[in-house]
Amino acid sequence: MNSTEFSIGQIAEKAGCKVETVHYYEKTGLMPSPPRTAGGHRMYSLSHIKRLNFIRRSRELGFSIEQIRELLKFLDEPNHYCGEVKGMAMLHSRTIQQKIADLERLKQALDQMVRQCTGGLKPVDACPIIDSLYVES
Amino acid sequence: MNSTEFSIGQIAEKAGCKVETVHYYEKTGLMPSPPRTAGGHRMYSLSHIKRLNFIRRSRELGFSIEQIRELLKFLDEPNHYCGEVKGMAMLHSRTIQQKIADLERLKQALDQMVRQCTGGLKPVDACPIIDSLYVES
DNA sequence: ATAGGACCTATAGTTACTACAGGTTCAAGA
DNA sequence: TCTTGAACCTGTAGTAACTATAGGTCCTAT
Repeated sequence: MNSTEFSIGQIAEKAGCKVETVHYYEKTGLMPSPPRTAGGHRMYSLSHIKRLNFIRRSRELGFSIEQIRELLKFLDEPNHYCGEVKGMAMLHSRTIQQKIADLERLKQALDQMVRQCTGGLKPVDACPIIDSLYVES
Repeated sequence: MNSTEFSIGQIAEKAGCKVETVHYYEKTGLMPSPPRTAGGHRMYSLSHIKRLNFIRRSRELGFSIEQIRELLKFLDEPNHYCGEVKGMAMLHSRTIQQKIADLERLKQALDQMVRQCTGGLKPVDACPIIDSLYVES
């Protein structure tokens, strides 16, 4: 009847991940345990593919597994509102912004050290980069 | 003779890390096995503190343990040149720049989704954020 | 019937620590 | 000198999100 059945390898390929990743999502409860063939192979339907895509896209946006577990509740449970979703997305956006700021600060420190260093065949004990790393206190 | 000896707790505090972290650096070979007291407690000197600070500062700049292992060679082995150090630093800087760019791309995608969503008490099946995550293919 | 690719489970490895558990040593006060 | 409690010791397990391997079974095409 249901002609739209897929193996784990097929859905993994469609979602652009590995078979082991799908196993992992099942073990951690993001993906359900699907029905099996007589021999024990997993059988997936289109709704599974949609769910796996949801997870992968969310991961690509940098959401953690736990955050995705929350996001999936919006799909699985009734009585959730758009505002909740938007709140999570905005919070995540701020977290990313913070990471960007941290990395930029760090890069500036590094680049300043690089600018002070002429490179070349000077021995390292005269290297301003090593110098600024290798001091007491 | 050597009046400048420190316990592991003291050097950890000076470097702003935990005792367990120093254990870890010793186990992975970044820090040497120091001499011990009769009872087996580790005894450190000023040069150990300098080395630990070097490691911590490098970590704060985002260098990995393996990269720091390379950087430490510049201190431990003769015949290294400033240019090598500068090369590593520049390479690392480019890696950080790439991460920043990735995060910025990601944040823009997220922010665009957020802008399309009015939030509030709309049910999630009408939420543009969920919509753009929960689709086939 | 058979071959080989895809699948199965379970476990260990990755990074850079952190957090125990269960025991020993050290230093300061009584 | 004795005691007490903080700091130390070793070894192991846990964290995040997979990835990789081992050793076996199933499916499908020839």
